[in-house]
Amino acid sequence: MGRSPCCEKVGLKKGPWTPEEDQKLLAYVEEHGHGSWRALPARAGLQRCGKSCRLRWTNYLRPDIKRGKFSLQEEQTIIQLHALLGNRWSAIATHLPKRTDNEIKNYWNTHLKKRLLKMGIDPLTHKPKNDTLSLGSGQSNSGANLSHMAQWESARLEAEARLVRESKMRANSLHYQHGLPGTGLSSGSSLTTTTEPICLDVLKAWQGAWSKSMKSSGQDLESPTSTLSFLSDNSLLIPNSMATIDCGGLIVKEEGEEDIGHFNLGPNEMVFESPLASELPKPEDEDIPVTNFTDGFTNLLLENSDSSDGSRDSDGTCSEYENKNYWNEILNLVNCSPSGSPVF
DNA sequence: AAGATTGCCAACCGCTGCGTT
DNA sequence: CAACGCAGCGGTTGGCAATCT
Repeated sequence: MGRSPCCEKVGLKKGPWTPEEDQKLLAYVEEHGHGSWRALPARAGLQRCGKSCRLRWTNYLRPDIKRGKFSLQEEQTIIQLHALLGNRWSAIATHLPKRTDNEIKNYWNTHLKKRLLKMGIDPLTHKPKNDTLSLGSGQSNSGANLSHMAQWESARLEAEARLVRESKMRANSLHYQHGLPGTGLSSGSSLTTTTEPICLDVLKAWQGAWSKSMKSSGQDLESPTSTLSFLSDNSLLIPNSMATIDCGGLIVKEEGEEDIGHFNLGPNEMVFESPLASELPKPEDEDIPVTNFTDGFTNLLLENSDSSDGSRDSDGTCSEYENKNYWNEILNLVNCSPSGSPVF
């Protein structure tokens, strides 16, 4: 397709923005909205291409941007989401209010990636660079596990985006169900398409089902056998007899027992229906220990980062002990076997 | 003190996907 | 259904500041 490189027009300025240009852009957008970015520079009296204006606005001038140091919580979120989504910065940014994708990308590349590398972990795969220690063992699939989780979450995000698009088109005629903020899970256990970030809501649903199962069986949530597994039939097994989430039909059921419930991908929403709905823990129930593999994952990273300058081995490298602990912990939290990837 | 190196981040480039014609 | 225009995305670069030698 005939792409027209917008910035190559003669006379258009490039490079750093001056305060005067910022002021013009800010004033124009505040008064008129951006409308068509292509038409904006001429209307605002700027010698820039529309694309440049859009970037300046979205990455710098927008009033709802938070600048400065990333908090621990933000770091955790970035690492968790990167493990799930990879370099999908815009998707990650939607779950970090007031941060831009560009800022997150820069922060990842300049800080977090290096931190992982220092720990001997491949920032692309979130696997140890020396992956031989897990080969041949019964817990050899952590990378594949995360990859599966990523595929699953990725597919879910795509479905979510599609649903949002469709929902927007029907916005005038639809009655929305509103889920719990940030979770997508309503008290009636429906996963809804809201404009709120509903990151990891499926994971939370898993965690919910998992917690419920653990509770009912009286098992210790910290048990090293408390793991999740992808099964060869495209199901997700929540172990110790717990639940199976069929990734094709998204059926959640007790292994060999009654159904916990199932996800229905309707035209306007993703609904989790469950005969046990009233028993499923709500994410805000603080007394229910929702053990979270991503939290465990990230906390370990962050704990390691705290000592990244002082507690290395004498040769300055990350100790094998730390890496083993780190991965054993992850493998305790997540244990999936490779199988087909989920499809929405 | 000065040149070299490294780190950081704003901005750019080019590709992709979507909506419109 | 193809062509086109546009906005958004992720990768990369350029320039400045800080640090090192």
